Amino acid sequence: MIWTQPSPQRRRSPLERDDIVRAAVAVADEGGAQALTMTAVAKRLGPYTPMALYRYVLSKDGLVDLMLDSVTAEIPVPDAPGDDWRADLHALATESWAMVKRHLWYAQLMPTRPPLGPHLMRRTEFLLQVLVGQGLPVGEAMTYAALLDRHILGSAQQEAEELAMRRRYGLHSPQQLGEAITAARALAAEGGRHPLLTEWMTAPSGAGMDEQFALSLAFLVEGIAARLPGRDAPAGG
Amino acid sequence: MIWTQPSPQRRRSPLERDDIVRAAVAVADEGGAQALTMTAVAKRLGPYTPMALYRYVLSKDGLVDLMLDSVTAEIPVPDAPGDDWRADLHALATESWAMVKRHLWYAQLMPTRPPLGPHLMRRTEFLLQVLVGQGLPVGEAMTYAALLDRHILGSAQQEAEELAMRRRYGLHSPQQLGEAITAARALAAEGGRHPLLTEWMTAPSGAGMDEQFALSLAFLVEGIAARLPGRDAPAGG
DNA sequence: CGGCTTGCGTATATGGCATATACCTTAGCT
DNA sequence: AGCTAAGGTATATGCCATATACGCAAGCCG
Repeated sequence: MIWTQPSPQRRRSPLERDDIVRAAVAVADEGGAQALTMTAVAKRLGPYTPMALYRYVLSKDGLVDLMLDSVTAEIPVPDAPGDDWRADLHALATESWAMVKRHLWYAQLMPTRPPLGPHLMRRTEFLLQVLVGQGLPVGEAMTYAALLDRHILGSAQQEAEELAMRRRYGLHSPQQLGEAITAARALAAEGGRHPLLTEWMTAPSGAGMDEQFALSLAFLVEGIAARLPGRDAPAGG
Repeated sequence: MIWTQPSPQRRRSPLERDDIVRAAVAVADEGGAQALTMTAVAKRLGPYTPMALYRYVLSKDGLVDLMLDSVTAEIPVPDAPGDDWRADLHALATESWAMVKRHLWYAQLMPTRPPLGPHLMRRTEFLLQVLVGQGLPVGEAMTYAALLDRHILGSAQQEAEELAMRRRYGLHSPQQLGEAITAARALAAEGGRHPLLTEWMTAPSGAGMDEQFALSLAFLVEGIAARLPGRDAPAGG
């Protein structure tokens, strides 16, 4: 009788897939995608060698897949669309943006892997539900969903890029950063070409990234609204 | 930074910076960003070693900067905005899209480098001119310009991704590709979750990428139009 | 208790990468 | 003719992912 046997009591396994993924996420959070090496992850877990991880994650790509899905799970996805489809889109996009800001490597690694993680699929399904619920065919819904995601990932990429640039050139002190900006501006201003660009670089737009994100998002949702079936003229405004 | 370095041209030089950039672009066009190695570029130029290139391009990053600017130059940019700002935006975006489709690595490499190439700056300046010409402050103009570029680069990234995936998994035959799609769909359909996603994967949206691009572009331009000063509100100027 | 199996982590090696450094070679000026 | 400097190469370093082989220990069987 199995009931009398002690539980399978799988061998004491010090490493677990979850531990590895957590450590990898921490490494990438701190150092960006280019700091994510098997060696770095192994070291963070303790006195391990890089090869120890391969028992659990098959390959680095496998690890990346797990990482992406793991942080995608941080985005709260309702069971079903609510009454207000705009609010649904807005909430999902905003939550996604918040997650992506916590894990800036997401924008760098996401486009390198097939989007097949279970949590990502759940999220996509929800987006489609919201849009199809407004009368759109699936294909069109997917187009708009992709548009929203491009905006989120693109914004994240922009932030990640700035961070990476600061890291890459060792622009840690405000003084060094200032010098680099001055140099870039000088390049732009050379010969009096690019007056508008120079103006912007001298005083980059007052709106912060969050504000810009919210603005552009509202903007996209408006655009989608104008295209929903049942509207007369999409160009009307 | 590469932009401040003169192109070495003392002697009648067998190698030229331009030759190297052209070869690098050809390598990346054929094999994608991950095929772009100094060794590959050197070999394409003839019986050279990778180190030979360093006399001309300082580093691989420098080479990438030059490549990005070189293909950016393929985008025709008018001297000044025309009468129809929508047409200006539309034309620039469409030309950019055409260029990026010729060089799919652009979307992968562009976000890794500071956007300071001369041709890119010219293009940005033009975009700003068009939008500022419609009464927008520079900061807002930059926000919308970034939105358009995110759309272009995001679309390119999507195409590049598919290509890379096909390359990575050796899905060269239609049969293998079909099997992979079936497997992905099975993953999505598991347990009857994701009915909409499954539907889409069974028959991906009728519209091709070009069509989707044009649709989303029109969509963004409409959105910008609705936000121009003096449109909605009687106030403004 | 003793031997076998099995799975965990390690050691080592391979091949690719960017690139610093030192070197040889040759063009072209004086 | 000889000097100089630039072009290209050879070599080495230090990362990287990862295939392969191995040592070790924990649990199972008898």
